[in-house]
Amino acid sequence: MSAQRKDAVDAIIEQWATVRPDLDTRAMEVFGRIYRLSRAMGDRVEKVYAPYGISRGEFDVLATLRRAGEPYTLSPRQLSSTLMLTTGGMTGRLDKLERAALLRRSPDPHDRRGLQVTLTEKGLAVIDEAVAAGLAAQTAALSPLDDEQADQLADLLRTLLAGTQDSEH
Amino acid sequence: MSAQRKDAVDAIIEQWATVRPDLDTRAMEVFGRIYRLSRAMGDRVEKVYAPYGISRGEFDVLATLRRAGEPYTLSPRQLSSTLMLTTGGMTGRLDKLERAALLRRSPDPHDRRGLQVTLTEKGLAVIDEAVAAGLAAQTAALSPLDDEQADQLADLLRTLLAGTQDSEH
DNA sequence: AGAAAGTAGCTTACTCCTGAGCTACTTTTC
DNA sequence: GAAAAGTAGCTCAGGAGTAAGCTACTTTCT
Repeated sequence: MSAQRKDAVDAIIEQWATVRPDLDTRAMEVFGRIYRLSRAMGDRVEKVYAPYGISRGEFDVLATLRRAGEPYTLSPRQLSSTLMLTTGGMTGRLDKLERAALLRRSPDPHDRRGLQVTLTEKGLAVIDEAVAAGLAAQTAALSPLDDEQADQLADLLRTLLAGTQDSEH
Repeated sequence: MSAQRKDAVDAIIEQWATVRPDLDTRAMEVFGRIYRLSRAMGDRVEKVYAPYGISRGEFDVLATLRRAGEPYTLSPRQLSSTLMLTTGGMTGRLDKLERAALLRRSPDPHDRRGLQVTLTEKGLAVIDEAVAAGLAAQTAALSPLDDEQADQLADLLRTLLAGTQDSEH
């Protein structure tokens, strides 16, 4: 584990070693920390987005539309599959964001079943500020690592992530 | 990014580079992947625990009791703070697990406000099997990395996690 | 062209969590 | 040793997600 300070995951692994020394807990060294980091950073960015009146999930919707580029339009279907959300969940998010006037729903001219979801001026302004604030928070959280370490970490995570996507379904 | 296959996070970062080239998205290379890995592995272990009749949250309760060692007893308060859960949420989990006879609540002899939560025989048997199955799934997911890479990854994550804990509150 | 199959988005019922407030009990303070 | 402050666990209301099922529309097949 190299010469590093012990963290919560080390403590858990030690406890397992005491009560179940037969277990191979090496994978927990990685996934236990990934889980905790995800939760910790989730809480942190949630607080960063709060002043803009949006939750993390709503941020994701606005960000996906923003990334799509002009005219900042996607269908609910595209949004829900990109964000790995059920259509029911997406309906709820869009309802909230539409009520806040951050986006607008309009009929899809080419498919009468479908809708188009478009960022409003206000939505564009909000996401452009919020994304910068969120990135700043993430950049700050990354500061314990130098550039080389951060790159190395990103590469290792990419390898791992690619593996989980492959065997999906 | 080294000679690696592109993943979903690379695609998102490229989109941002097109529409907002001013943004510094390096932190997303790390935290975007941590978020996705956490979700993907959460889904995966959820499926592994399902045959034992427990959810991931319930697994965590049983595992915390198991790790405590004999007599496998903790208070609801200890459990909810270890698992970063509100007391209301813990009440619900304990209700479900008690109904399934995986644990038992009894009065704390030293504090009449308090309770003791104890693993039953059945609970012990279930968690001992489930934890092995869950670890196997995690070990499998880690297989794209060799031992040295896994160690390196764990170290980098530990550094990052330690940083987020410090500035908590 | 008509039937069958597929897709888009919404609704409903349910789950699990949080936050706030409650009662019962314990610890601290003066 | 009585009052104040703190803590333990529970209840309730509200939020946000899923799964399943619905209607409306489109595509595919023959």
